[in-house]
Amino acid sequence: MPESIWFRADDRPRRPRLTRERIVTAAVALLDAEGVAGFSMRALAARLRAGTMSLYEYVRSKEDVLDLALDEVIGEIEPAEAGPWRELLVRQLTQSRQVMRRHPWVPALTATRPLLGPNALARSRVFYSALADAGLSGATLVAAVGTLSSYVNGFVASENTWWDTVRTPEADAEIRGKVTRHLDDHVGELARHAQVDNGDFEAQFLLGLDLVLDGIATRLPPG
Amino acid sequence: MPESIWFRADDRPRRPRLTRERIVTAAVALLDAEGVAGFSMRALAARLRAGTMSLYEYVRSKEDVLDLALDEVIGEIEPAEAGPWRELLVRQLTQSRQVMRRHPWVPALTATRPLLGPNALARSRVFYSALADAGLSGATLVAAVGTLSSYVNGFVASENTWWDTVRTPEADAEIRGKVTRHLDDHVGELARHAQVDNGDFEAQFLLGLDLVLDGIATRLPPG
DNA sequence: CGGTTTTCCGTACAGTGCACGGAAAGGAAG
DNA sequence: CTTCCTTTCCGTGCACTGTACGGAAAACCG
Repeated sequence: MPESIWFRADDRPRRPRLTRERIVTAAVALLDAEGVAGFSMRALAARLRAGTMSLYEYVRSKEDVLDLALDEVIGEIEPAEAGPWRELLVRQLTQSRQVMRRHPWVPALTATRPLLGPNALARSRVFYSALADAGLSGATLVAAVGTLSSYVNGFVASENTWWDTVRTPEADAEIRGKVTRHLDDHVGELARHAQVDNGDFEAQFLLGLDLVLDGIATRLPPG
Repeated sequence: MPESIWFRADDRPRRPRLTRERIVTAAVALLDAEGVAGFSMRALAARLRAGTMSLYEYVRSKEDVLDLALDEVIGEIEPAEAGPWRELLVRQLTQSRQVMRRHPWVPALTATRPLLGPNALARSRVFYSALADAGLSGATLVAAVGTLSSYVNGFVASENTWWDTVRTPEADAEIRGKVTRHLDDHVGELARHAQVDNGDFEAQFLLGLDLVLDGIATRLPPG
């Protein structure tokens, strides 16, 4: 019985050391560790203990890897179940923010490339159907969805650059003070108040989100 | 009369061939022409007919140049005069969008760096004082301003990547079709409708903006 | 003139993405 | 087993990047 499973090591046609999946996982890890600036094909290959050019069997370019890594982490957002549209959207967007905080390189990438990966589209679909069920359609529906994703992207982008410039909450009080004074001089203490002193981004995020959702609510058909 | 103006070439202490201003203007032109990816210190120097390293007399790094270029084009937004808060904000944000369309590299940069330049702060101040005059304060004020600037950034970012992927309205009907089908398959025709067929970004922009402004309006004190 | 400071920039170095072409490994066929 | 083909791996090389360093040249002051 030479074709018995026990006499063959494995069924699958080939067992390459590298796979697209392994590459993408390593890319996400590398981006998390070094950021977009520290991400290079050589460093990625090193992480996989492979030669640099081996990557190009599975991927056409560095851009490809970034696209794949981006869609990969978008997949970490679990698509919300059914429920009232507002709670559903709040849950979904809160998760989006958390993913972008875990992977601070995301907002920079979403700003430059179209989100056409399967995970991105699946998440986008959740937004469309939630708001369509709530009664929106046509250009208003598109505007609402666009506004929501712009909001979360923009919020986390500025949250991230803020953490980047002060590094840690307690340390670097000097930089903190310099920026504070700078903002005070040029914008006034109104701005300084919450932008600098207040580290509670979570609350601030929900506050702005409520604003947008209230705006959307005014477009809903009565009932 | 040896000190007569006619016997001296010029009064000013030094007349270097390069100045920070000339560098920044050239940087903006180069970014407009080649985008962020095509922007290099060597290309910038060539445009100024100078050696590459000469730039470093006026600027510490490439990052510096990008910061300066960014604040420069933000300066193209003319700070609105007085007026009812809503019209004022619409005017201001419409202009922001136009500037970002003229300089499509802007959203990519704002996503990664803090906007601390004088022009950026002056524009930010317009937002704060308009909404403060309208009656907002504290965290709500900050949320409103943040939401508005997130919105315009996010909107134009996705508008730009859209133009990038289809290049011109009429040409490249093939790519257009491919993306259309892709979105159709994964998100449904609801999304496809305006995202692909509809090229009227201006109207779409104002629609989403109205949504946000309505949300802000609900936070205003009565009267 | 001499001395100092400012401006200019050539060279060099360590890094990048990736084209090319060859080596090696595995499977199929004779 | 041998031969051949396909897939996987990757070393080398090229054109290009940001910028450190140090020297030349020019412009000012005395």
